[in-house]
Amino acid sequence: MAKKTTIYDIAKKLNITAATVSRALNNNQKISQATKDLVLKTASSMNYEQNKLALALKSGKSNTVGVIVPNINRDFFASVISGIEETLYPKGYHVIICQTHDIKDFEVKNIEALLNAQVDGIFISISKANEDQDKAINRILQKNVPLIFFDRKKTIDGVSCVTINDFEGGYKATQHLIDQGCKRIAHFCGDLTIEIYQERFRGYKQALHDNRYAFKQDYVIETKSDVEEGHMALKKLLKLSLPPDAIFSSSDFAALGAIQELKAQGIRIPEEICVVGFSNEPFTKFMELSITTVDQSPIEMGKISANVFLEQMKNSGKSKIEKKVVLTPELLIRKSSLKSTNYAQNEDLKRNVG
Amino acid sequence: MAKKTTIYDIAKKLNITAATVSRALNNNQKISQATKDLVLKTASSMNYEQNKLALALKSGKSNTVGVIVPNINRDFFASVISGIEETLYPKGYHVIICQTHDIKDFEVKNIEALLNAQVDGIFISISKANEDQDKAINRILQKNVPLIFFDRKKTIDGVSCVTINDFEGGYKATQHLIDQGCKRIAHFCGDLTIEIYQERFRGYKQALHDNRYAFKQDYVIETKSDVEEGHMALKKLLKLSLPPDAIFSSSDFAALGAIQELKAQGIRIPEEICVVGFSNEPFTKFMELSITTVDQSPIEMGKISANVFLEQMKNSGKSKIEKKVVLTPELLIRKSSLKSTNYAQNEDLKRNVG
DNA sequence: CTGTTAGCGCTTTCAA
DNA sequence: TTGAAAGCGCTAACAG
Repeated sequence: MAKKTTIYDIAKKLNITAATVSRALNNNQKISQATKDLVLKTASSMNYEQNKLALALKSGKSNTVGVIVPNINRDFFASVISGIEETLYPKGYHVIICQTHDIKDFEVKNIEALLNAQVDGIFISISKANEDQDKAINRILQKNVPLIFFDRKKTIDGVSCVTINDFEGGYKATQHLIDQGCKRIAHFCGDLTIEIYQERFRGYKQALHDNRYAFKQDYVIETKSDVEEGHMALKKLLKLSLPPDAIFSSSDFAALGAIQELKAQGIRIPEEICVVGFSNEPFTKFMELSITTVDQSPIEMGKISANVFLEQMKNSGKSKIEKKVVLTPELLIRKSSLKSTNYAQNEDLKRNVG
Repeated sequence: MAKKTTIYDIAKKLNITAATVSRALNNNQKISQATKDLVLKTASSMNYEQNKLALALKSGKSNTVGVIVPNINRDFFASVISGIEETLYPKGYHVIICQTHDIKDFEVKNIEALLNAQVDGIFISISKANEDQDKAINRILQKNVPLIFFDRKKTIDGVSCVTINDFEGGYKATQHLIDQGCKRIAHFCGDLTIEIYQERFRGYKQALHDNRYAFKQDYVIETKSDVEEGHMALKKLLKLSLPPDAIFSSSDFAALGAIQELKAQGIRIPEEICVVGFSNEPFTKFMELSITTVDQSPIEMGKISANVFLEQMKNSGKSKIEKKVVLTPELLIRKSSLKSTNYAQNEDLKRNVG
């Protein structure tokens, strides 16, 4: 490493003290314009750059936040992160991104690592609940590090979270299928120990109930968010004596797998079976047979999360702020579930049908 | 913030000195097992956690690396990052991810920010070349911070880079189209001030030349990596007196746009026109009409980049290491360019045809 | 085996 | 308006 120039170096050169240099650099009120100019000039001529680590150690603030997500290669998470970055960069924050790959140990390790790195805040979309997770989360709270849940939250008093109304998302999706005349609606649920999947499932059941449709456990299949699982789930459904005529999947990827399998079996979509996904992954729009899905406004979710964090920082020391923001999901009706040919009835479809 | 416990706190409690505590915590040879045990126990009972910032300031190493990419919501970049993380996490490094969104100022700002954060290394896939970029890169080199280019490199003596052979990728794609019997092959090139696009273009031209095909400038259209641009580019091609019967696109997204436009116009793929993309974005495989593309082994690229960095660290101080690793691209033949019905001829296709 | 001391680079009272 | 000195939390050379 080439020796970095410090404020001492430039102080020595000017025969002044480091404190003065520091003040000049920070544009302190009580420094003469002359010395300010001088300091600034020599600083730049010596290629001086502030060492943020020293600043961080001194001030106790690292100007860094951590974001923990299952994966960054889901468009949803990548977009939330973009939203957070867009909001926090202008405020001088860094963003460290950690992936858990939905592995328990990784999640805990990531939390530890962020705490040790003295981050000023942690944004997290948690994995499946477990004891170690609870402990790690408690460490965050004990240290009074601002914590914000987004999407996959944990309900804790005094902790803010930004989510969408997953119940409503599930309800809207199911109601839409009912409106299309579907009679036997199946559901691919995710891991039901995770709240968002519980809620989507609850929305599904409520919509059935409100329309006096019978709920059939046979029509509910647990799938991971993954194409292959969609294939398998569909195969199971086709084995039933009375297979469904619609699927509401809590995952776009599983919905895609089901669609691929249906095509392979020569079953027509949406005529014979309608499919609705969840998350508005880009490919749902790209497909020739575009997939109806539920948009979760990820960029906005990121921005709001970041703003909640900023408020919390402003307010630090005073009474705790607890903000629970719930966004409204938007159903994007596309070809995979639209039996009528009235294309004009949905804005999103209009834009995407070439 | 709740007061964090420091080594002084635990030293006081045990009536020993902070240095001893530090040594005990670091499992130093010359500390009695008794005190080690005692320190470890009280440390954990007091919820002690090492302050990495102090360590970093002291040692001059932050155990953090920065990765700068245009966007994380491209599967390619997300995967490279995963590869880097997989390799570096076990070695105790953090990874800070920065997006430039291909905006010049963001790139420079990100570099500055990483340098100020005292990162131990920088991985970068650069945007379009410009003067400020050069300056920023020079700052990295002056400070002797290990620098590794991946994918979109800049050729600098003594600086390592990990790339794929884009020339070969372009060549293989084009040769494949020729093998399919295509006679008039168009090319969507990216920004030709960026080396990877130059190389793919060069591969395209060389393949044409080697097969004694004429090169026609009319068949070359510059597009951004974006669906909409694919639509526009295709429209331009269709206006030609003799439209092409194949397209090799340097971007999967532009290829997708072209395909959508072709469908809208009722032109059959691959019968009337074959399409090949580049990057192996997941959707290319998902589509009903799967898209032939060139895989860039992003995960491996990430792992190799990380290992080059680690070697560089081990070697720091001694002579500089310059490693130029070039990976071989793999052509994945799929439906969008396969006129014959011999599905067995390509492994990837076999796996993906339901 | 353990204590003392100094210093990483910066900010910030307290004096002058 | 500037200087002196202390301290953020940790490690490492030097003593003992």
